[in-house]
This record gives sequence, structure tokens and C-alpha cells, in this order.
Amino acid sequence: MSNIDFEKALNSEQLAAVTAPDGPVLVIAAAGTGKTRTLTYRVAYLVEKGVDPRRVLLLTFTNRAAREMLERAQGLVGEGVGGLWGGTFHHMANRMLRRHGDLLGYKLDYTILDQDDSRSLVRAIADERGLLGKHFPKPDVLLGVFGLAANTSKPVHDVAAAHFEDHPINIEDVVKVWKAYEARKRQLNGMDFDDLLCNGLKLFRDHQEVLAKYQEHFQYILVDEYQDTNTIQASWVDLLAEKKRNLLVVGDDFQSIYSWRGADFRNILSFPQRYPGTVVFKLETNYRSVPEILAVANACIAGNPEQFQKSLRAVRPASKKPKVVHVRAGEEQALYIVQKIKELRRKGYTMNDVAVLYRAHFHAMELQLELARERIPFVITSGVRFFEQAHIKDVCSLLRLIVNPGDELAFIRLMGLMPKVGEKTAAKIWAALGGRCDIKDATGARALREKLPAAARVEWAKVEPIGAAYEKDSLADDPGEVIFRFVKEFYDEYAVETFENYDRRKEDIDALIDFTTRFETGEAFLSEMSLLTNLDAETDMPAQGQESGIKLSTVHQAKGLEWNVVFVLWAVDGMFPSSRSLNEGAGDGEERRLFYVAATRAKDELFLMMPEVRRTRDGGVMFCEPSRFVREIPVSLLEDENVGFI
DNA sequence: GTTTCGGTTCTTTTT
DNA sequence: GAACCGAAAC
Repeated sequence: MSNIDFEKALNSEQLAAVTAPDGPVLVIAAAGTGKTRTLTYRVAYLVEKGVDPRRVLLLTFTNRAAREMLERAQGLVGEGVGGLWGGTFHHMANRMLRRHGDLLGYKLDYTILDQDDSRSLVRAIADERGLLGKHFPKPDVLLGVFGLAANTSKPVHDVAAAHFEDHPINIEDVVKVWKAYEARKRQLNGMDFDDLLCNGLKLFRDHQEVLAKYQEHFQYILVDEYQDTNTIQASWVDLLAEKKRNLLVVGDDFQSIYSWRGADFRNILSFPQRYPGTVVFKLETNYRSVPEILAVANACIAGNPEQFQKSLRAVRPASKKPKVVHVRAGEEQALYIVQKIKELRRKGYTMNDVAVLYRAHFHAMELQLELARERIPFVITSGVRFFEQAHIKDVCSLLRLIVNPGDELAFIRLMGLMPKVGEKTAAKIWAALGGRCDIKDATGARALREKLPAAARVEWAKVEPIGAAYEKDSLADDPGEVIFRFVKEFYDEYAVETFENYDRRKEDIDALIDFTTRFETGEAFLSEMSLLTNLDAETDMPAQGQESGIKLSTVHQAKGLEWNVVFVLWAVDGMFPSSRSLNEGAGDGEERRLFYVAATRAKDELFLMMPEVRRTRDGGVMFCEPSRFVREIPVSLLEDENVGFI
């Protein structure tokens, strides 16, 4: 019943990859060459061939990519793709660990710690050891080191020594904090993001019977963005695919931009050696951008010599050259963009056709102000993740504690909401309760009540009955109801008194409660919430959604997306490439790839913004050098515009 | 000893 | 903003 005309829908490069025979396949897909299309059709092709979709695994790096591909595949073969395993590495690891985590000594209701939780825990540990404040790295820096060690399977000691090379940091202290961090996570029955991956791998390595089951189960494995896999992920896939060897990976080493979290594009380069008999396909025909933009992209990436050679072939007709816009400073940059946007609007572009991309969130500060002043709608993928905002985490803390009574972090957060209770008091009570607090159980609830200060006891009285009602009203399968009652009985009043922007926060909370209805257990909801990014929140949360407007985004978050018109902010040395990354000493290869990703997002027009000066905090100015990535592009490929002093 | 509050400083990239 | 620091208040 083949009702898909593969030959008509795909070009010859894509068709070859889609209909590739069984065995290892490597698809090198340059930007805009129909990578998603190819993967989607590959899924459809397999299903049409009679493969049971439940035995196909599709791994992606973002939830968005997973959803997009599943939706598109469904469009092709209808309900036929139902049951396909699709999602991020973290999701898949979580799915397996929820079944088999007990083999590694976890209780199956373990909590997933997000960045914010990990940070609190590390801070608390450093504080207890008197390491906070003075010459000791901040929690985020420590977590970066721990994470890199985990994702590259290297000892923390070595990674820390390399990272703090010429700084007087006591490496032994760093290792001690790490050990304590590991122990505390165990105690509270929690895993951070890296633990999900590491334990996912450990599960396969240490438990042959589990591995064998999944090896047998998955007939076909497809991996998207393979250039961004780290050692752990690559090994995990290798184990899983070992038996059937029907592994198809897609990627582009030019777009590898996650080495700072352990990604190693050598995984993709060495794939043919690791899998003898690999068939390699190259997709180089670019449908997205006009030839002038591709010429700039090709010229830019030529600065990175040691990569797979490939170049983007244009099919669209000639158009305009990308523009380098010289402006005075950040404010003028914002003014120029606003003016240009108005022009584009007159030309018939809608606001959804335009994106502004930048290296770091704070680069867009002036622009945000200017857009707001001009009442031009914009959507921003902000720095703070939706699910990590204080009010969102607050309202979930009760549910978290109920689901996992060992969740120290949830307990401390929840108690911190009570008057006269702060971090210290909460930690003391937690210790007095023996590192566990089950408020579903009347004895547990009483034990807690007795230890609270009088002022807190009054407030707590409003919350406590929800714990008792949990079993009685069978709230276990209704996470939203727990949050709803918590807000109604206690948090709403607290929020009014605490936040000056109560209304906005209340909207978020309502959207969150709405969001929970799609989950059948508290634990499923909590896992999902930790693993979703704010990008997903934007599309998943009804109240957040329906926005349309100019997109403001970091280049990292823009990966895989495209717009008709793209502005790149601050194309100057020190901003893009960022000075921090240059100081890391790893060269500028990754920043160049990032610049390449930015340029290849544009379909019709590309603007590289180049302010002459940066205002410093003390009111002075600092002159900026044009970005080395722009200087490397032959001038004949670009058009200059001098805005001068507005 | 802790909490709370007000002022100051500083922003890389993310599952 | 939000994390951090210091000082007042409990």
C-alpha cells in the first residue's frame, strides 16, 4: 500500500539515504539540505516496508525536533507511526531508568534535579564546608566541571585541574565537593541531567539482561544531530545497536556547537571506522538560502580546515548580498533594526519571518527596550527557563515532596515559604526528621508540625490537609489538583504579598496547572517538567503561546530553524566570538561553527550588525574590532552600509 | 543565630 | 532580573 511517492518528494541525494539498505548508514547533511525531511521519510519508508514502529527508535537532541519529526511522519503514514520511540537522549534514558533504575540502587520514584536544584545543592555543600565566598569557584562553575567530567567519562580531578590550571584553586576541595554532591543526590534519591545519561549507560554496561532485551527490541535506530553526541551518548547508542547494526545517523560536523558540554564531533568523523561497512551519503543541495548567503557561509567555515569537506550548493536564484551594517553602539544597532523591521513590514513580510540572533542573551538588551518602546511584538527565548522560575518551582515543591518524600531540595524550598523559616531552619528540621518527610502519612505530618516555629505552624496548617487528602481523594493520578489546592489554600496569598508582578506570575501558574492535565501521574509530570526547555514551554503552554512577532534567540537555540530575514547582533570580536570562549584556549573553531549556524538560518536576507563601540559600566566606551569571522569573508561577497551617527 | 530587606553588581552557550 | 552582600530586625 505504498501511497507515498518517494521519488517525487525527494531529490536523488535524499532518496538514496531514505532507501538505504539495512546496516550502518552515515548521512552528512549540510545546513538547509532537508535533513529533517530525510529522517522523516526514512521513518515512513521503514513503516511502509512493514517494520513495526514500536521497534524503531528515533533519538534527537531537542524535544522540538522529536515532535516535529513524529508529526511529519504521521502526516505521511497516518496513525501507522503510533508507538514509535522518539525523544531526546535524556527522555529515553529516563524512560528506561523508571523501569530498571532499581538495579542501580535507585527507587523508581527518583526525582530529576534541574540546573537550579543542582546549583542549590552544590551551594549548600560548599557552604557547609566554609568554601563559599572566598577563593573558590561558584556553584555554576563547579557544575560545569562536574558535567564535563561526566559527559566525557574523565575523572573530576583531571577536568578540574585542566580547567583551573593557572588559578590558585584547591583541586582537592573541588573533588571533595563533588563527592559530597554525588552522595547527597543518592541520599535524596535524585539524578541530575548527567546522571540520566551516565546511569542509562551504566544500566546497559552492568546489566547484560536488560541490554539484551532492548537490543532485541529495537530493529532500527535513527540519530539526529549526531555531531553533538558526547562519549556517553555515542557509547550508549553503540551498545544498543550492536546486535542489529541498523543504525542510521545524520549530522553535520560544521554545526557542532556543544563541545562545552562534552560533544565531540569526532564521533561523526570516526563513524565509518567504528562501523565497518558504513554507507555514506552526502546532502549538499541547499533549498533554504539564496546563493549570496551560502557563499558567505561557505567562506566563513573555510576558516576551519580540519573538518569534512563539503560545500553548500545553491538552487535558488541570485538575490542580494548579505549586508554588514556599521553602527555606533548598541542603541543605534537597535534603532537600525527597528527601522528595518518597519520597512520589511511594508514590503509584506510578517513578523514571524524575522529573527534576531546573538551569542549571549544580554546582547539583546537595548533591542528589547527599543522594540517594546515601538510596540513591535517580539518573542524571546529568555535566559531563565520557564520551569525554573521561582514561582513555578514553588508551586511544584509540595507535589515533589509527596511523590518523593526523600526530596531534600523540595522540602527546603517548601519550608522556606513559611514565615520565620529559611534555609538554615529548614535544613535543621530536615535533619531532625531523619532525611525524610512523608506528609501523606499522619505520623509524618505530625512530626513535621511539632518541629516548626509557631508562626510557620499557622501557615502550614493550610497546606497539611492536602497531604492527607492525597490518598483519600486519589490525587496520585491528578498532579494538577495537588498544585491547584496548594495555590488556592496557601500560595496565592503568599504570591500577592511577595511579588510585585503577581498578575504575570499567576498566569504562568494557571498555564502550568492546565499543562498538567495531559499527565497521568505526578511523577510523569515532574520528569517532563525537568526535561523541557523554555522553548518547549513556549509551544506547550497555551497561555504562553499564541504570540507572534520577531524572534529573539541565541544562536544555540536557533539551530535547526530558519527565517526569511536574520539579523546577527554584535559581530565584533569579544562578543562574537565571545571573549570568554577565546580565553578557554581551545581555539575559535567552535565559535566559527556557531557563526556559520547563525548565517545559514537566513533564507532571503542576512544582516551582520557591527557596532563600533561598547558602553562600559562606568559610562565610558570601548572600541570594538570587527569580528574575525567577518574579516575572513572576501569583501566582494558582502555589502557595506555605514549608518554613522544617528 | 537566622531571617529579611535593601542596595549593588553582573550577565555564554543547554538537556 | 537575580544573585550577592551587608545590616537591621526578629
